[in-house]
Amino acid sequence: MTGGKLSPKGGSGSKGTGRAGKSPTRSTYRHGDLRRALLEAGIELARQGGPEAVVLREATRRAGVVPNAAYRHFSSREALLAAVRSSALSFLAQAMEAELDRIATISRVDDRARAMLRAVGTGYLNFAFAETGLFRMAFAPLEGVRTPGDATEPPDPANAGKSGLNPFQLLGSALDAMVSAGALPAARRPAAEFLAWSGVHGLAMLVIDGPLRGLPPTQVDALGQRVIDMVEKGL
Amino acid sequence: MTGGKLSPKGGSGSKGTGRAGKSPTRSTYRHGDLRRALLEAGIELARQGGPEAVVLREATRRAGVVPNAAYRHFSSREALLAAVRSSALSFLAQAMEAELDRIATISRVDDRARAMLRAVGTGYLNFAFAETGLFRMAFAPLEGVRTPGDATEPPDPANAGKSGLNPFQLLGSALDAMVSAGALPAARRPAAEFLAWSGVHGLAMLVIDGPLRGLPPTQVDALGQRVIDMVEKGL
DNA sequence: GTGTATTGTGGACACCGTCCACAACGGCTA
DNA sequence: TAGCCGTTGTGGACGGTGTCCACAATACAC
Repeated sequence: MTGGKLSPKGGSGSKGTGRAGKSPTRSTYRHGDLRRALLEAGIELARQGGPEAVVLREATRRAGVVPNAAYRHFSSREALLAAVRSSALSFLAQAMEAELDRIATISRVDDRARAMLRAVGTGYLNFAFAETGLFRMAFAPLEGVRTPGDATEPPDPANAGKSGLNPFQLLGSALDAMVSAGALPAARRPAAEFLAWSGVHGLAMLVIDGPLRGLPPTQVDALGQRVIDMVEKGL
Repeated sequence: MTGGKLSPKGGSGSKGTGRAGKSPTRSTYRHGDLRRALLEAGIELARQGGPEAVVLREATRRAGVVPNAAYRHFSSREALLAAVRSSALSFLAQAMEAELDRIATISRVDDRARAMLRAVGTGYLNFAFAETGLFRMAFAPLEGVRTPGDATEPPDPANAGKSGLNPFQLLGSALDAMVSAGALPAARRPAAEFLAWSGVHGLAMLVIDGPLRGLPPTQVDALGQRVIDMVEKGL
């Protein structure tokens, strides 16, 4: 009965994990890379539906495997959630990096520093509005686990974008640039990290599931720029 | 139907809710005010544990009633959640009003207007940090229901504080005062509503279950004032 | 006092996360 | 080549959840 259903998803996705080589006609008792498959299913679930949609049994279903199999790779649902969150944070970092790339050509240092701050904020908001589920996942309360930016823990590379920096660190580097450029007094630097994040994060939350939900995208974007103005001016 | 406002602190007397007349030794088939009891249980659950802790069966258990009984008063768990959220928003409004009361004596109009803005923000943050669970509940994503401040719906009095204003309206009145006092250009007034809220709300979220979780209260308070500074300056 | 709408009960269903014992497999060692 | 053994997936079960249905007890209106 093991031969039952093949996974409807073509879902193997890249891999290149050297494995393969087994005759696929035989039983799929050994999945190959179940952990990866579960993670990807989890990400997909989170994308549409946020954290509460990441249901362990559904993930295993999509991986074509019995529910308990998940426990060979994740000690609990929480653990799967934590892994999905790491991916979500990494995606967020990438969205911020993408925006940073667009301003890479600016040469004047202070212009550039300010542009970096704006880019970081814009990328953050873009991601929040385009990938609502993943964004919610990135900041879901997780019981035992913390979010990066927490000074008490070393940054986890799994949360980083291509530059190797996580979202919090990307913001930090923009602020550093502003200090270097003389656009931000060094004394204000430490708190600035949290102030800037607060403004942008708050807008994201209010739009996603707060009172501003359903605001037309053009208005949301405009509001986003206004918030960034406020941060820039108020730091 | 619902009598006076519920108090943020826990339980009123269980039975004997006005009804009486029946010998209490007899069966408690008729509960008296089950809806109220369920709501209060829900509030208590939300207080410690936030929205996800508001479990329908547990609420009925606390009310001393079988699970299905809840469905005579709430069409679903979501509906109970929505009611609890209304209470949470009302408590939030009261916390903001409490802070407003403290500055009621200021007479110079522009001083007063600015103080109102700060009071509103401070009350908001105080509540968020003192009543984490209820605050999370107030802004939980609820599927079919919206949060007040949404312009598409008339304000629900159930969300209001003693002044009859909900949190969003309290902020609005502070901003109106600032415009009247000449402390805020009228042109900036409309967006100001959302900018101010974003800053404060973002900090609350980051501290509650984001990267700033676990920050010592004194630092949190300091950060709160800094955020309010930023808002005041950046509006 | 009798009828009727309201409100709580009892039992069931599907779904969830999780635990346990067991079976299939792959790779190591002899 | 044969056998072992640790890893990984299976099967079945348990307690928990939200929700549906039919039914019983009650309060109230006539």
